[in-house]
Amino acid sequence: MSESQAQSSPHPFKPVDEQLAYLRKGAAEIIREEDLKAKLEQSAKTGKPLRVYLGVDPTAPDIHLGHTVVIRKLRHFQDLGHTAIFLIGDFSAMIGDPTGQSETRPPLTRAQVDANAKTYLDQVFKILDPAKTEVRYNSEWLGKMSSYDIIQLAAKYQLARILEREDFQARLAGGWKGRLFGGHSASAGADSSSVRSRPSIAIHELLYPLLTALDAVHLQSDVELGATEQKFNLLVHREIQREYGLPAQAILTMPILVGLDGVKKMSKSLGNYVGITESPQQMFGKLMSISDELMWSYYELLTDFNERVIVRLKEEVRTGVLHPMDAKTQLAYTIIANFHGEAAADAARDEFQRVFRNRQAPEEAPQKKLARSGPTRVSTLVFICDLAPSRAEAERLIKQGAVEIDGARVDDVKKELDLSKPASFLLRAGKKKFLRIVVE
RNA sequence: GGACGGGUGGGUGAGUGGCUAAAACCAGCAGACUGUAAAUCUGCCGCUCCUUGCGGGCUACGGAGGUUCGAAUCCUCCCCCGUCCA
Repeated sequence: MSESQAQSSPHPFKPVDEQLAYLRKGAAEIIREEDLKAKLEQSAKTGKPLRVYLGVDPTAPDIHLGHTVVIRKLRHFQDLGHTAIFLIGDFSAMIGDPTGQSETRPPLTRAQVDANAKTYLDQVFKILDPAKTEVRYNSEWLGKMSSYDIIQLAAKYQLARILEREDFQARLAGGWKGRLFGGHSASAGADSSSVRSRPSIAIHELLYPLLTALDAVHLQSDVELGATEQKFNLLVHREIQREYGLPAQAILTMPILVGLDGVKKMSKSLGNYVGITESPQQMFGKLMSISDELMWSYYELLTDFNERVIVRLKEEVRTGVLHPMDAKTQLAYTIIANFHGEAAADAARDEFQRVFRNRQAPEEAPQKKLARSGPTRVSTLVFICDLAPSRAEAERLIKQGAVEIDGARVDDVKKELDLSKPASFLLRAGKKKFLRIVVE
C-alpha cells in the first residue's frame, strides 16, 4: 500500500497549505482552487472531514494503472483524514457515459454491471483503505426516480449548455476528432474525409451528466474527482448542486495516463495497459518497456514520490549521474510493491535482471502441463500453448528465429519433439513469452 | 416518405471483370542494435495441410441470390450508415 506521508490520526488535520500541496501533486486542474482551500479551512476549523467522491462506471471487469491515477488521488484525501466515497455508477453504467465515445455505445446489462462492480471493489481496495471508504451505488437513488423527477431534473439545464460539450460538438459536426492522444492513426489529411460513418447522438446520452449530477447532490459532496476528460460532467454536477440549493463542490481532475506505447491513452482495448491484477513479473516487464520520457509522468501519477524527489531524479538522469534504466527499475519496483508487496517486487526485479539483462532462463516461468503424446512439431506446440494465435503464426516465429527450447534456438520449421516420455523444458517464443512445459 | 452518396483486411484507404490474400500508410509481431527503452535497420503480418514449395486447399471486400470460364469489381433484392428535402 502507499506509504504516504499522511498518517492515520484524522483529526486534527494538517495545516491547510500542506494539505493543498499534497493534493495538488499530479493534478491537472482544481476548480476552483480557492474553493478547495476554503473547504479545507472550514473542515480544519470544525474538525469535520470533507466528503470527497469518485464515481466510476463499472464498464469492464478489470481496472488498470490508468484507472488508478484518480483512485490514488482519492486515497490522498483519505490519507489526510477526509472521507473517501467510492461511488459505483451501477445505474449510470447502463446509460453509458458519452465521454470520449465516438458513437453511442451499447448499454450494459444489469448482470454485467453487477459482476463488474464486484471485481472493481476487490481491486480498488488494493489502493483505498477499505475500513475508511464509503462505498455507494447510484442505483440507490437513480433507480427510484419517477418520470416526473426526471423531467424536473431535465428542466434545470439548458440544451445549448449540454451541446457545448466537445464530444457532442464533434459528433454533431461529423468527422469527430481522434480520441485523446491522436487516437486514430493519422494518415495525412485523412481528417475531413474520414467522416464516412458519422455517429449519432441518442437522447439518453444528453441525460448522462444530469443524472450523475444527482450523485453529487445525494452525497452532498465537497469535492469530486475525475480524469480530465470528465471535466465537463463534473462542472455540470457542480451547477446542478447549486440548483438543488447545495454549495457547489470543488473539482479536482487528474491527467489521463498515457499507455505503454507512449502515445495513446492507456486502455484495455488498445492493449497498452498494465492490469493491476497482473503478476509482478508481467507488470515489471511491461513497465520497463515504457520510454524514458514517459517514465516521468508515471513517477508523477503512479507513485507517492513527492515532486521534489522526482525533479531531482530527473536531473540526475539528465546529468548522467543516474542511469535511466535504474530510474525505471525503481519506478517499476515501487509500483509493483504497492500492489503485491515488497517481497514480490524484489523477486520480480531480480527475475527481470536474470532474464533480460543476463539473458538467462527465467527462474520460474508459467507452467503448462501436457499429457504424453507422440512426436509433435515445435510449431504445433507453440500454438497449442497459446504462445501464438495460429499455427501459421507459430511457424513464422520459428522462421524468424524467435523460438527457443532450453535456450537453444529452433531454426527448423519441421523440428519435432518426442513427447512420449515425461520431460520438462523451457519454451520461449519471442522476447517476453516463456513457458515451462512439463510432460507427465 | 423522397433524392443523392457510401459500406474493402485491426485502423485509414487504393482497387471498377483475370496479373488481387487484395496497393500504400498506420498499428502489431520477430530479428539486429541496445539499457528487453526510444530511435534506426531488416523481415513478417488471413487460416490450414504437407513433400516448407516463388507448393496445395479453404476463407475474405455489408447480406443473399444471379451473370461469367473467371467477380471486391457487372446485375437483382435486402440490410446498415451519412447528407439534403419532407
